Amino acid sequence: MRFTKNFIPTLKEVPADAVIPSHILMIRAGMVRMLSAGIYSFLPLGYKVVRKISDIIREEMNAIGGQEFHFPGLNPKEIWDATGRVEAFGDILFHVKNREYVLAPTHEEIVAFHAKGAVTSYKDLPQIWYQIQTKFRNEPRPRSGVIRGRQFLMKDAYTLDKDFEGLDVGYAKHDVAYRKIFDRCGLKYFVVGASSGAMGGSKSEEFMVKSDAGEDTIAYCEKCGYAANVEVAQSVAKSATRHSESKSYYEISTPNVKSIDELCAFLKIDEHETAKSRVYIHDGKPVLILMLGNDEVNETKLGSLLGSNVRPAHPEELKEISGADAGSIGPIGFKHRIIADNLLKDANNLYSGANKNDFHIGGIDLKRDIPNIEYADLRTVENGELCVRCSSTLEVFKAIELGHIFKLGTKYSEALGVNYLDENGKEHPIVMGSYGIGVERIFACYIEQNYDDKGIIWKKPLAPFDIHLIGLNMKNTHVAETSNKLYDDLQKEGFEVLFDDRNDVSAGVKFNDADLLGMPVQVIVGEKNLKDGKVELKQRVTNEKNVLELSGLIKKLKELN
RNA sequence: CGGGGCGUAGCGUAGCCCGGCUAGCGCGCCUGGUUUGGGACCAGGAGGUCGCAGGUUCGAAUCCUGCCGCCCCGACCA
Repeated sequence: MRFTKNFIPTLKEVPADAVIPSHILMIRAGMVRMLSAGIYSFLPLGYKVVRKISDIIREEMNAIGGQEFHFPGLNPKEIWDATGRVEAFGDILFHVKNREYVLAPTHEEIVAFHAKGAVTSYKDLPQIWYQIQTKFRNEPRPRSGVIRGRQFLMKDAYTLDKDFEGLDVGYAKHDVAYRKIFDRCGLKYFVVGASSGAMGGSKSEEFMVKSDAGEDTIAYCEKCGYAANVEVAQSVAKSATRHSESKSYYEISTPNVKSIDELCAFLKIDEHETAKSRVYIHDGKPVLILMLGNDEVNETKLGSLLGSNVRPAHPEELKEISGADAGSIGPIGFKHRIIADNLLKDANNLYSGANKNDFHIGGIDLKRDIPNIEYADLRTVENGELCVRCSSTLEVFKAIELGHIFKLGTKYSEALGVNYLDENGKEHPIVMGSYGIGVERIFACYIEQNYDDKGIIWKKPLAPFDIHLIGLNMKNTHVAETSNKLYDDLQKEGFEVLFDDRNDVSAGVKFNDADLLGMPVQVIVGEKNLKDGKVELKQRVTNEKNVLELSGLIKKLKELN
C-alpha cells in the first residue's frame, strides 16, 4: 500500500474526546473515526486489523467444526416477542420506527428459527453455527472508544446438541478455540467463572483482559489462577474475634459519631471490634445487614441470598424501622430480620449502633444477644486479601470482557419449539450453547497492552502490514528507484508492505508516522546509507536499528518475520 | 437516568465572567521556491451558519430560555 495513494489520516494532536490510550491511538493512527457516540467507521488501515482478527477467529472456529453464517441485523420483532426478550432487553434493544422490526443485539432467536423444522433428527446433531456480524445495542452510555459501542462487531457462535453431554463437548471445544484465538492475537488474558445473568443459562466463563478502562472488577490470584468477578468473589480476610470473656452490653454516648472511622477514633478501638449496620428492604420488610468494620455490603451476594426483590432502605424510612438515623443503627433492639457477614460469626465484645441517635452500644455478644441472627457471605473482596484456594495474595483490578461462553440449555428451543426426534422417535428440545467474542475489543485491548509514547507496537499476527518501507527523500532518484524496487521485491517475497513514498514531507514526519502506526519492522532507505549500498532496518518493539547491505535485507526480514 | 465538564475552520484551542469594528492563534490544507536521517524554512493563499432555535439589546461567540450533541464519574450492562 502506497502512502500517497491511500487514506491514512494520521493526527499529530490528541483528539479532545478520546481518553484511553487505545482510543487515542486508533484515531491518531488513522484507523477509526467516530460518526456518533458509540458508532465508529473503520478506515482502511483499521479495517485491515479487523480483518486480521476476523481471519484468526474464523480459522479457529472452522477448526472446531464451526460453519460460518451471515444472519440479518434487521429482525422481525415478533420472533423477539416469542422469547420474551423485547421486554428483557428493554431500552437496550433498538426498535425500527416505521416497521415492526428490531435491530438484533445477538442472534439466539434467529439461530433457533432456522434450526426449527430443519434440524429435526438426532442424526443432524451436533451443529456449530457462527457468524461475524454487526450487533446493535442502545447502550445508555457508550464509552472508551470502540470498547463499548452502540454498534459493534461480534463473533457469535451457537451449538445445537441433542443433550447436555453434547453441550459439554461443544462448550469445551469453544473454551479451547477461544484460548487459541486470544493467544494468537497476542493478548494477555485470563478466564473468569461468571454468572450468566439474563442469558438464562447455567455455566459460563468470561475471557477478560486487565485494563483500567474495564467495566468489571475482578479478583485474581496469580498463583493458582483463581479469578472471579468481585460481585461473587470470595477471599480469606481477618474476622472478628470471640474473646474468652464476654462483657455485658452497655450504652455509650457518641455525639455526632456516624461512620465506623469516627467511632473507632472516638473510642480508640480497632474497626475489627465494630459492626456496621445497613438496612435493606426485602419484599417490603426490613432486613438489617451487619458487616464487620468498614466492609461494604455486596449487593449482588445479598441479592442472590434473598432473591431479586431487595433494595437499600431510604434514609427517611430508617427512623421508623430502627428508631435512629443512619450512623446509629445496630442489632440490639432491632425488631426485624438480622443477617451478619460470616466474618462476624459468633463475635463478642463488639461495638455497634444503639438504634438511638448519638448513642452506640459496646460489649455486644452476637451469640448471646442476637439469638435469631443469620450468617452469610456478604462482603466484597478487597485488594491484598488472601485467595480462598491457595492463600496467596489476591489482586483486585478492572478488566474488559473480551469473550463469554454460555451453556444456554433449552430456553430458546423450548420458547420457539425447536425439537428433534431421538433414536426412538421421541421428541426433545435442542440443547443450545452461545459463545461471543467482541472483535473490536480484541483490537482495542491489543493496543492497550502494546503501545509506547510514540504509538502502537504491532506484532505480526494483527499488524496491518509486515513492513513499513520508508523512502526518505523521494526527490532523490537513487532513493526513489531503490525504494520503489524494494516495494515490488518485498511484495513478491510475500510481505505485506506499507510504503511511505511521500515526497513532500520531511524525514521526521515519516519516522514519527512510522512509529505511530507501529508496523513490526521499518525499512529505511536514505541517501547516506544508500551510497554504501545499505539500508537501515528498525524493529519497532525493541527499537533496535541495524544498517545492512541491500543484498542481505530480504534474508534478514525473513528471519524476523 | 443522577452529578460534572464541554460545543468557535479538518484537528487542537483563545476570546465568553465584564456584549461593540474585518473572531485570534498553533497544526493541517492550497500555490511558488528552498530543504530532506527524527514532526523544516520563506513568501503568498483558501477555509467559520461561533452546536440549533427563540429571546433581551441600537448591537450577541459573549447575557437569558429551551433543545441537540460530545466527554468524564455514577447507575445500568448479555
